Amino acid sequence: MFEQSSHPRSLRAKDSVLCATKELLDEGGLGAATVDAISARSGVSKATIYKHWPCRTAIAAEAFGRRMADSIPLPNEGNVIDDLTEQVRRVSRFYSGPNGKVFAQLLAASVTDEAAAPYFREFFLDTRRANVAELWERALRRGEVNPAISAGTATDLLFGPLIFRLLTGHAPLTEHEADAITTAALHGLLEP
Amino acid sequence: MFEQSSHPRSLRAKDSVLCATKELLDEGGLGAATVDAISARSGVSKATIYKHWPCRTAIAAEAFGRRMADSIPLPNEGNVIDDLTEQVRRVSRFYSGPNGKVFAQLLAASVTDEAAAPYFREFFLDTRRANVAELWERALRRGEVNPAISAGTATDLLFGPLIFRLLTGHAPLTEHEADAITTAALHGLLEP
Amino acid sequence: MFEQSSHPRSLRAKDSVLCATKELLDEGGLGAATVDAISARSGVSKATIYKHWPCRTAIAAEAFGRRMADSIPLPNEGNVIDDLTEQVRRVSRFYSGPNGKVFAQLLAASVTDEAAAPYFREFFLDTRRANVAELWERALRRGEVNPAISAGTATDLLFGPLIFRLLTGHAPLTEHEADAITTAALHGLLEP
Amino acid sequence: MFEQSSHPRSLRAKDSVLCATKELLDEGGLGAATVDAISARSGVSKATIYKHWPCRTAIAAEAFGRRMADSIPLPNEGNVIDDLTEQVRRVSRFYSGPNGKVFAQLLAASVTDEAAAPYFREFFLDTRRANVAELWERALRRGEVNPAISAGTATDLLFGPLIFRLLTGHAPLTEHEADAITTAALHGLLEP
DNA sequence: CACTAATCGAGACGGTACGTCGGGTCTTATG
DNA sequence: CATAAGACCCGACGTACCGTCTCGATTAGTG
Repeated sequence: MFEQSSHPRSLRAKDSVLCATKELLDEGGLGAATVDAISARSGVSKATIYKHWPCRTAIAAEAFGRRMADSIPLPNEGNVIDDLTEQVRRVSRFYSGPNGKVFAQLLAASVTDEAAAPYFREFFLDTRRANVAELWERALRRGEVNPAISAGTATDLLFGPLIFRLLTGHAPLTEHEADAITTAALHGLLEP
Repeated sequence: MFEQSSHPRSLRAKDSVLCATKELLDEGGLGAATVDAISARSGVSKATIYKHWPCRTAIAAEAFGRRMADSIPLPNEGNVIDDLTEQVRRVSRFYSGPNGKVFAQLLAASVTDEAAAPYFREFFLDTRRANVAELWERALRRGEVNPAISAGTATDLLFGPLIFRLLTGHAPLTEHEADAITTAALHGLLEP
Repeated sequence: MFEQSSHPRSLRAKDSVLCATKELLDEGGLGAATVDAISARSGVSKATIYKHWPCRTAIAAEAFGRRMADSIPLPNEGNVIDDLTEQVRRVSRFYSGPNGKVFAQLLAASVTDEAAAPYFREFFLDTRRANVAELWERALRRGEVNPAISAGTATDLLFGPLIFRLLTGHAPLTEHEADAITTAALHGLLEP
Repeated sequence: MFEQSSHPRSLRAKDSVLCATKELLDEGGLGAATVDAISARSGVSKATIYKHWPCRTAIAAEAFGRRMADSIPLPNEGNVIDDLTEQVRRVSRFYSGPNGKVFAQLLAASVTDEAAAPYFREFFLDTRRANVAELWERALRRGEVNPAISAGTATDLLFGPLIFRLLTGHAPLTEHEADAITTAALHGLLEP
């Protein structure tokens, strides 16, 4: 995506950069993933780096995102309640772990860094949203969920609260909290 | 909060700074609210500014937050459905307006800028959350909502999705979307 | 000199300031003798300090100078050669000791700090030059020195080289070097 | 000296900086040669400037020193008395002119600014001292001066007094005074 | 197998903002 | 009424990182 010079040299360079960036992110968060640092560690010059990405944040988004998709496999318990409960738990666990911090920084940076937003969207949101959409479709087919609600709305309702808490830290991201959110989202706020 | 030396000079300086910052935020977003710019426009020296706030973001948070509380008055329609629907609409409208951009930048900056987080929390979250909590209490007393759900969870469920969309821009913040979120949150995702 | 408010409080304040300054100079050179530091240690407010001295350097000059006069007593060996040799040695020793550093900083600061120059002159130069002038008069009366040369010229010839070396550090200030200078100055550069 | 990356860009930047600094020194002394001012006038960024020099004073020393060497040509009258007399006069004239002030500020700054001292030494002292040393050698070969006296001592004896007066302003730097110093230094202080 | 273009590494550079420091002035409340 | 306390303005400091740039060396795939 975004470019495809299939020169072997380009490929090697891109790989080195993403690899080095990932390391730096792991070691010191987004703040440590300076372009100079990335260049130094990867052995790829800044000029070359900027030939492949529009800005620092984009590199970080790609580097970090590549391996995140796999790290949260989609559950398939057979019924929507268990599926969604488990998925929200997994994401919540991811957010409260060491990677959550970096994820938050990345999301925050994408707000400022216009050019990085598409990268962030591609490597984080799209995959994740597609996953949940699939899960949602399954549930729809089984007649378990309200067909008036779109997969998008459902996704935001379930994961928006997690993101919100991750960013501001105004409430914890424990499993218990995750379950409370899922339950409330599934059954609604109103008195039964 | 944080300090109040009640010295008239301090007060004048703080006021000038907050005022100037608000103007700059309105004119050019968080990017324009440089400490140098704030200092220049307010006539308060940088040294003095840094005696009152730990960092640039904190100033912006306070300046922007002071007047936001008023800008979203709490509705009181007599029943929880209308109240929450209206409140989510108002917040959504605020987010999609010119201030939404600045709010997002501020929230994003607070992630990076550790020292600014408490300022952001105080001037944005606490007030807002207290408001919704009040609304929630009212509904609880009227037996309209599920008492097993805390005000905090309810708040996050309703506004988390808005924040999520504001930050990533992956979905619009129209009134229609706001209503879809509110409805889903109120009645739940499951098939009735 | 320079002011004479004989209020007892003024006197106490001046003394405290000079004392504190001397300590700070001894501890960390001129760099440590910040006005704030002086104020803090002496318990005299900055406003009061600036009522007594025109600038930081002036305080330091007075504080440091007060006790220097005594620290280099005038020799009286009975003949000019021994007298001058000994005096140059003493001054040279002073310069190469811990106080020499501070003296150099003070002299340097007086160049920039116009207001401090008279203080420096009074507390350092005048006394010293008067001393040497006295020594020179004695020698003149004994017919030991060239009456065509003024005391001022003689002083500069003997001590200028020391100052020069102290400031630039281009040559050492050992006793041997001091003697070499004195000898050359006394007998002249030309082939006998 | 100190580094010469021979990159053409480096050279251009260094040149611009030195040039701009010289102008600023001429216009307003060392006080006007702010790093910001230098950066603004030269079009070279502060970061780049600090990559070439350790501190402000070092830049000024180099800028000012580069052209000073030429401004005081070495006399060659054929005999040491005339040579030295003339040289002392020239230096004295230089010191009492507009450049003298800047020179004094520079020398003073080098005392405080440890990092600048080598620059000052290189661009001012070394050349000058080498010049006088050459003159001294010539005189030695002609048997005109006392071979027991080193060139260094002679230099300090002749120019130390000038520096001393330049810094403290305790005595004028007229030609008459210059001659008095030279005469005294050449023939010695003692009664013939 | 050399040749010619693209591509690269290295890193200098301009720019912009940062947060800090110290000097000297001014205000307020105290004794 | 002078003082202690300390807030304040000013102006400069040296640093950090961004994204652009120039350079000479390295490399591909053509003739």
